Amino acid sequence: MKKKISAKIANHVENITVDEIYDLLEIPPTTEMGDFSLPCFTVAKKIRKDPVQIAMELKEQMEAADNGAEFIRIEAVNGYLNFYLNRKEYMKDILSLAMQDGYGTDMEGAGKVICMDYSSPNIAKNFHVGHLRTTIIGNSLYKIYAKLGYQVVRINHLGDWGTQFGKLIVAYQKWSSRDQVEAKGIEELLRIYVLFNIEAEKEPALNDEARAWFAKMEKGNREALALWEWFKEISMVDYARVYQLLGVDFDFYIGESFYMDQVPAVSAELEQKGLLQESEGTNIVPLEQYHMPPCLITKKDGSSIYHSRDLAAALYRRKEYHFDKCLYVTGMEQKLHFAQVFKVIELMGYEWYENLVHIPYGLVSLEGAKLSTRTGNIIYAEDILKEAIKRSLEIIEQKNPDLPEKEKTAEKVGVGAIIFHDLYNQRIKNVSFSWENVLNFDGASGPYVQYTYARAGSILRKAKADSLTAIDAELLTAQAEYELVKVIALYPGKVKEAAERYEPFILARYGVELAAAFNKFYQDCPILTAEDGVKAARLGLTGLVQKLIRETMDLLGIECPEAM
RNA sequence: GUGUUCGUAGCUCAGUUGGAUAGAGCAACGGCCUUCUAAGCCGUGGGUCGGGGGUUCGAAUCCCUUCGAGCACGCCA
Repeated sequence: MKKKISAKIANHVENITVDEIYDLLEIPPTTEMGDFSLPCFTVAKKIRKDPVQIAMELKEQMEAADNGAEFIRIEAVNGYLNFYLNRKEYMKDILSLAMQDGYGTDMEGAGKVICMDYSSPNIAKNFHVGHLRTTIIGNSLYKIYAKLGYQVVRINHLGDWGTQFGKLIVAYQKWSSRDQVEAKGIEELLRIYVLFNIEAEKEPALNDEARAWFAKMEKGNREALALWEWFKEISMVDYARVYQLLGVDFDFYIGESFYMDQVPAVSAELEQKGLLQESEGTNIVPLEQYHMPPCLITKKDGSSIYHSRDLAAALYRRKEYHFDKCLYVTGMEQKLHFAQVFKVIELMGYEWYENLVHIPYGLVSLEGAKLSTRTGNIIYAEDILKEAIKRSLEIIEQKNPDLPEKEKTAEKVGVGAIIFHDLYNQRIKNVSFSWENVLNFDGASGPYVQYTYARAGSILRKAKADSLTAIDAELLTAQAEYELVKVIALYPGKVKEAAERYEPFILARYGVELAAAFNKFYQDCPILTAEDGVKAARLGLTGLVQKLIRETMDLLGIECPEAM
């Protein structure tokens, strides 16, 4: 629609392209000001004329050319050229487009591969609110890119390697036992890990001991590796429960340990390319001319480190999956780390360094303080999800006690509320966790959108008209119907914007916008009691909106219950 | 200290990339259930867009400066 108008305007103005007009064209703040508007100030500068006069002239010319077909009215106000669409034509266009199967995607990603590295929890630590963000954001981005036709490789880059396992082994030997770990699982691992850190502050030699054990792991010590394998299995059981609840899945669980023995090859390549330098017994790639601290490749005792394993991982993924893009969904605090890794890839001469993208998100804090397992200032993902499910069950008992499949519905609503809450704002915002906000199911929330979906479904069931039917746009004359169609028209652009900005919140807000427009329609326009033709058209519209809400929520990783 | 991100209503946040009277939700207050699910709809109040300069027809948005907060800065990840 916008393109059509841009083309028409461009016909009447010299020295300006359709694309330029397209970029200028905007939707006015209120409907009274028209459906589309062209601010003429930029054009004025270009052709050196008074904007007010340009608007007036364009109005004359375009009205004569269009003759009421596309626009019902064109107004020139203070240098703005406001277009009032012929609503019937507009609605017919949008609705027939929206009824088509591929609505919302132009398949820009067909034949392209995106690798995504997200969730990636650290073994032997409980899955907490912080991990929830990368998991939920990553999952939504995966859905969005898949919708656009990309082949997405979902990689859970488990934090299953590093000195922390040396610490865990030392702690296990000193303060725990096989029986205790078997009985309590990950909680016991967490307990001794915390204990280690407390003790190590008093006795720094413990850290050396831990590093030594990790070095042994890298050299293949069987005792150490057996413990490591066991700790990993225990953790995975814990994570699987959370992933199950969230409905999140991965193509590969390939953790850091996988890249350990590829680090020597990376090191050799860096050496051969003249990038490696020795410094205080370690190997580094200096980056000071790029205003960054050096990138550490191997430690004093020769073992690998985060940076070098990430370098190996990037090279491996490029070779294995031939990605067009590789996305890393991690906290903002790792910004420098990825800047260093990407820079080293560039210095190695790989042009695809440009396709490595760090997608940062803000920190979660609790009661104004940083999350910390050590001080107990932490909330576990599973507890939040369980609490939200419990709350939705309470609400169902209170509002709709006869609902079949209450537990199942409560799970969808509770989990949906958590996911939605996490995706409703820009990633970069720090979040201060609050039970009150998370468990508020009124207003702009997951349950709000789900509820709208359920009501739409209820109407369709009552009318026995659950499949999508053609809509006679001629019969949709109410203001609320027009406003609703306008929101429907925005869908493809929103999907695209969310992908371009790596921002699921665009779609979360769109979900609310669509639901709100439908609720207004629902309030203003009776459906089941309308006369036959109008009823059919409204049912068609209801079915279409219901489908779009489901799709939007699906792109966020949220299920919609049929009734609630 | 250096770098980086952020600062918009009491709270949580949008703001179409420089455009018209800065918008939502929560909280507060007031209306709407004998009619399609009230987890809904409608309305009221609430703002020096952190402060100060600048750029121009026009700034929450761009530049400079200043204040405040978060985060990162070699052998953790």
